[in-house]
Amino acid sequence: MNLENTQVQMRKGILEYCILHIISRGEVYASDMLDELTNARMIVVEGTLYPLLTRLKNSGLVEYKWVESKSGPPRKYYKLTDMGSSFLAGLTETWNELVHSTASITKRSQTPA
Amino acid sequence: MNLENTQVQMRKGILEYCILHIISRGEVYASDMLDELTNARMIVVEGTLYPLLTRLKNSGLVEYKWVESKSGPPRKYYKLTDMGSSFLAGLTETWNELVHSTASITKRSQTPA
DNA sequence: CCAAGTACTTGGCCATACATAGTACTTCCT
DNA sequence: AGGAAGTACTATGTATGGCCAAGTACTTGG
Repeated sequence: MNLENTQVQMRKGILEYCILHIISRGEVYASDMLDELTNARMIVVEGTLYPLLTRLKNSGLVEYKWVESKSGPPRKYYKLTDMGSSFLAGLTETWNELVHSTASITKRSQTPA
Repeated sequence: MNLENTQVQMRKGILEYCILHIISRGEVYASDMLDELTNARMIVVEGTLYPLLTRLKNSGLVEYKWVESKSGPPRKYYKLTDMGSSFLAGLTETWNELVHSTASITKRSQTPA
C-alpha cells in the first residue's frame, strides 16, 4: 500500500470515461489519444490503452475503420456508436456524483457541528 | 461492460482517500464511517469497509483501540498515525490532480482550436 | 436459554491497469 | 535487394481492490 499504487487504483474506471470523451469529439486513433491524455497529465501506456479500446469495441460502445497511413501501417480510427454516446452520458453523471460526494467528505471541517 | 460495473471501478482507490479523511477528523469506528459515507451518497458495504480498514492498519496508516459499548460488542476506534497523515496529504494531491486532468479533457469543446 | 441486534471477519469472484514481449507493415539507407 | 528503424496493434500474465455472502462473537431482552 503505497502512493504510486493508490494512484493507479484511482485511475481505474476514470480512464474509460476520458477515452470515451476524447473519441466523442471526433475520429481519432490510438496515438492521438495517447498524446491528448499525456497533455492532460493523465499518464497512460500502450499496454493499457489498446486492451481498453478492444473492450470498448467488443461492447459495442465504439467502432472503427481502417485508414491507410503515409508513414507506417494502417490505423484504426475510432468513433462512438449511439450506444457509446448514451453510455458516456451515464458515465458523466456517475463521475460528477463521485466528485461531488468526495468533495462533501473532504471539504468538511475538522470538527463538524 | 455496464454502467454499474464502471461505477465500481471508478470507486477504486477513492474510497481509501475518503476513509482516511473521515478518520483524520477524529476517532471513529466502522459504523460511524458507514453512516458518513452513506450521507455523502458514497454507498459502501461492510464487506468493502472492513477489509480496507485492515489493510490500512497493516500498512501502519491507522491504529485503533478497543472501546466497550453499552449496546453490543466492543468497537474498534480508529485514528490516523503520523504516517497516515502524510499519506493522506499525498493522496489529496493525487486526487486533485486527477480531477483536474479529467476536467481538462472533458471540458474541452467539441471542436478544439 | 434462546432470539435479536451489533460489530467484526473471512473466502472467493470479477474487472481493470500495467509490464513485457511479440507481430506486421512501411520507409529509409546502403 | 536486403536489413535496420519506426509505427501501429496484439497477446499474456500479475497484482489490486471492491463486492457478495456466509460466518463468528459479544450483549441485551423476553
